[in-house]
Amino acid sequence: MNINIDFVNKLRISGLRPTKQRLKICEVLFNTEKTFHFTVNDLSKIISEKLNQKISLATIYNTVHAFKKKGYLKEISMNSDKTYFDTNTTHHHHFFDSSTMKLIDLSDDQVEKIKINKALPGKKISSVEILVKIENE
Amino acid sequence: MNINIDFVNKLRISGLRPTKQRLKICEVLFNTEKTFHFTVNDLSKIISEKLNQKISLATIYNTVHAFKKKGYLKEISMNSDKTYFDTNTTHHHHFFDSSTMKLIDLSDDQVEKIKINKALPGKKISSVEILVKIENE
DNA sequence: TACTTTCTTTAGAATCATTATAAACTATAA
DNA sequence: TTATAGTTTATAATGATTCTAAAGAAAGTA
Ligand SMILES: [Mn+2]
Ligand SMILES: [Mn+2]
Ligand SMILES: [Zn+2]
Ligand SMILES: [Zn+2]
Repeated sequence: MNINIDFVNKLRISGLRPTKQRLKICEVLFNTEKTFHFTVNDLSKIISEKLNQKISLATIYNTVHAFKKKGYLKEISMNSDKTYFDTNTTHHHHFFDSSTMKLIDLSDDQVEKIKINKALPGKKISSVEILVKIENE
Repeated sequence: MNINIDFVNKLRISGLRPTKQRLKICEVLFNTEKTFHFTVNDLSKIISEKLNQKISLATIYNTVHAFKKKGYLKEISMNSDKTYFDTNTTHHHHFFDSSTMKLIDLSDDQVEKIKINKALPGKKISSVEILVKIENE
């Protein structure tokens, strides 16, 4: 199949060998219509329970971190004990639903330009992210 | 001293017994001109190293969480392995300096009104916080 | 193809922050 | 003073993440 060739290329270009573990993880993460948010535990469960495959947890961690380093994943800034990753690597913001513990994208153009009236000498801004916490009405 | 009486009252009002451990922690956290950010580890070190006092780590955790619950501390939404607390409990935003791993307040009035053009049915917003990551120029 | 090198995966151990346990201690009220 | 509920503490347990080191697989070379 073609999908796989794409992933093989993607990995090769990144200097990562296209192992079957990495290809499987690519399929789960990137062979979808929509982007999504996940924890390492989520990903591990999808692989073992839904796909009945066995990839060691160490490899899942290694791969997720490698993909993050290459810019194929983003780690999301929030607290709630859990660490979330995002397959949407464009600049965007988030809702965090405290009721469901789920993240929801808030695209950059759904937020009016953020203007910050405070400068810190010798420092430059590397990112500006909004976290909107929501709960049931 | 008067300071202590204030803290005794503060604790009593909150339904927390004014133990010497809690009073000591109050002094460290609230008997300062400026508000500040800290980790449990920071607080623990201030108590043991600067003040040469011995309060068990469990008590420090218990107290910090009790104070948070009472609204005397805020836990800050960010990732960076560390969990930060804030003695500034007013609504405000943060800079996070990746070079120093320190948080810097960004007051609400230093940010122009954030307008979000996305509503989620059945949900209400409980907070909106901005995290501005900065680094050396 | 055969051989070599480098990278990758893996099980299991180690780490580290945080939380739980349960016994000793202490503030408070009767 | 005594009883009660709340608090502190040492210590163990937990759970997410990282480390280790050996076995396995991909890539490069001839
Ligand atoms: Mn990480
Ligand atoms: Mn906490
Ligand atoms: Zn997202
Ligand atoms: Zn702050």
